[in-house]
Amino acid sequence: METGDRKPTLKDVAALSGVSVISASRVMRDAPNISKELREKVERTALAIGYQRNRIAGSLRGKTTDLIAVIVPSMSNHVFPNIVDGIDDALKGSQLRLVLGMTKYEETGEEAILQDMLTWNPSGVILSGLEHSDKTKQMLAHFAGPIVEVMDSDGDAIDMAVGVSMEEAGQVIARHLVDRGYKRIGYVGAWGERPKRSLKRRLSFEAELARLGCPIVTSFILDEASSLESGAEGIQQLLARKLDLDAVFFANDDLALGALFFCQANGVSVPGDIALAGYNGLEMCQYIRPRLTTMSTPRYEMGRRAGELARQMIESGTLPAEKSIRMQMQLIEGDTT
Amino acid sequence: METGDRKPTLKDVAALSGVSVISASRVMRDAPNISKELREKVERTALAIGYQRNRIAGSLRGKTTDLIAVIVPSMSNHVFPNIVDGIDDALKGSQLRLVLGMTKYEETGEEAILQDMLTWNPSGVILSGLEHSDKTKQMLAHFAGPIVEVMDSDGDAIDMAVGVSMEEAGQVIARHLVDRGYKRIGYVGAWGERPKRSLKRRLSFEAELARLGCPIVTSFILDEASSLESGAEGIQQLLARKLDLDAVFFANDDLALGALFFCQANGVSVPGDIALAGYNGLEMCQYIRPRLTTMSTPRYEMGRRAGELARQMIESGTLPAEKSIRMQMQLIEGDTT
DNA sequence: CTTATTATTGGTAACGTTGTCATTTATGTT
DNA sequence: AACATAAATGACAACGTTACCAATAATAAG
Repeated sequence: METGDRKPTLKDVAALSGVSVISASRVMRDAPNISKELREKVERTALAIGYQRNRIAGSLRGKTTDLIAVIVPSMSNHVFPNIVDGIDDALKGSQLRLVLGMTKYEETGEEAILQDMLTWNPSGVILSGLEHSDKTKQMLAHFAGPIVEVMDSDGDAIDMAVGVSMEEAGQVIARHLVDRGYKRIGYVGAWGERPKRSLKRRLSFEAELARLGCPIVTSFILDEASSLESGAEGIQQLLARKLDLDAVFFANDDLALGALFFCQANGVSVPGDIALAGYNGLEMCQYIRPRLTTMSTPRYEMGRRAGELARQMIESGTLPAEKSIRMQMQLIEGDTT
Repeated sequence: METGDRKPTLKDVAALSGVSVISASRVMRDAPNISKELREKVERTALAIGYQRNRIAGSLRGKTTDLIAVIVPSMSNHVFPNIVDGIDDALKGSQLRLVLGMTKYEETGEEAILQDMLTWNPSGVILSGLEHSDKTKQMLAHFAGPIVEVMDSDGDAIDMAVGVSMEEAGQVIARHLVDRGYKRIGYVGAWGERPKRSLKRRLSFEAELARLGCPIVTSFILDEASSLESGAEGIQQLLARKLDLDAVFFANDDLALGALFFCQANGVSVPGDIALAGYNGLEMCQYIRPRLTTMSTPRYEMGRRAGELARQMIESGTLPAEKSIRMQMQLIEGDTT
């Protein structure tokens, strides 16, 4: 029974090192006030018997899990991989680990996943957007750790938000199109406009157009995922309606690029017959010809900043000075408008 | 002190419901043999006092965490978001949750992250590729749960692998280029060829070219990340060497597309002056003109399959019949070759 | 109506770690 | 040298759940 099959525990390490369990524990987690000899002795045996910390046990006693729950809609949207990348980089070097959940754009997805996530007693929560169901808000209200909302900066954050202004985005694009002389303007969205951010952006876009005397001609919201294919479908349907549009703003670059390719393949001149604008500023947009006009959003940086905020709050316990961090966007004037 | 600030526990639920703790536990995890009345009683009080399961505690006692450790290089590579998406979908409806770690293409990244991940005592591990450091292999050898290696199917899996054949990929592209009459062929890779998969693919490509009597003219491995920009840089450098190349195979579509855009912008005719081929089959490739020739890989499906395998093994405890699942790839003949 | 079986409930003891407090040993101070 | 302070170590109890086994109630079988 000396060396049973079971995983070695601190008890084993301690016994073999001839020290107390708690001292072994201190060595393993780099706690202060440990003599060099004891440390070395313990580290040696730990290595020898292949001891591995059990953070489950530690988390139960210590109340802190070092898990960061990250809830995003999906990875197939080009935006969120960048966010997650940023968060992960921000967490690098800390003990914090990222637990990922995806809502797949389902209505109650966020709620369900958050509920499950909270059973892991995470140290922090990062979710996307400022709009959440009542039940979600209620769960978050009872949550002790930091909550960071990423993507959107218009509105009240629960703890902290880091994002860009949906309102600004809509306005900037609206002004740009009107400045360029377009008058009959349309809009195409996707995902049934499920993450409310895109809705906010569209409403701001429409409001600004109205203010500028060019009220929106039509807004077409696809129910499907946003993709090149659905972008093509969107523009096709809009053109088929013969509304005499001269410009269209898309909820994201995937849709806009899909529309652009559709136009190219079908002899529709861009921006001669119709101007196209996207949103996000994917790397691709600056490389294709014609270059797509779009709003560039700092996705990686938002993720990174969100991760840093969460980390900082967990490590120092202090709330940052500002509740909401508004990051800069940039209009990229391409050749399609 | 009746209702202290502390989170309600099973004990609270049990006491308020007038049942034993263990019965309350059974209700919360849908264990069998619970009477309707008791169940309802417990569920009612749980809801009333806002009880939330604590899986940390449960995992400590129960030995099973329901966490799946997923280790990938990065999210900014277009491949892995799809993999992760697939894994997540496969896990849907189960208790399993995805814990994500990224190696950022660092040499010892996988090792370090796996080590950390194992402290969470995950129920399963999914990593990418079949090549791992000795230390990684050693840690995995001691790991009790299922290990799924995703991406590559050439070689020996630890438990199970689901992927495509790097060898086949290299060969198919080589044959395609030679069939089309190209003779002076080059290759461009990135990331210092760090994930060994791309190396395997290149070697197979080169071997097949040699076999067909058209030995590779040059292979150029960038050290930087693969992106449109580095693809442009790659082709530029290759062209500058005046090797009279007539075709180039790129390690992935990002590089190839970057090269294509560079050529378009600089008056290099594709495929007239030089043919270009990529790898992955991103949606984009079929939409741009000229369409990029590439190998389409079933990324989402690989992820999904990997997730299913892990899930199945965790739920049923049985190893699948086949150790290695080889998925189909497809050569997409575009206009660039 | 007794006995065998099954469904339902409960008691106790872990799971492996760390917070808290106590004790011992080393170091510094007057 | 006596005292104060800091560094190093240890004992014990908890963290909240569930596995395991025992007990009881309900049901079926003979």
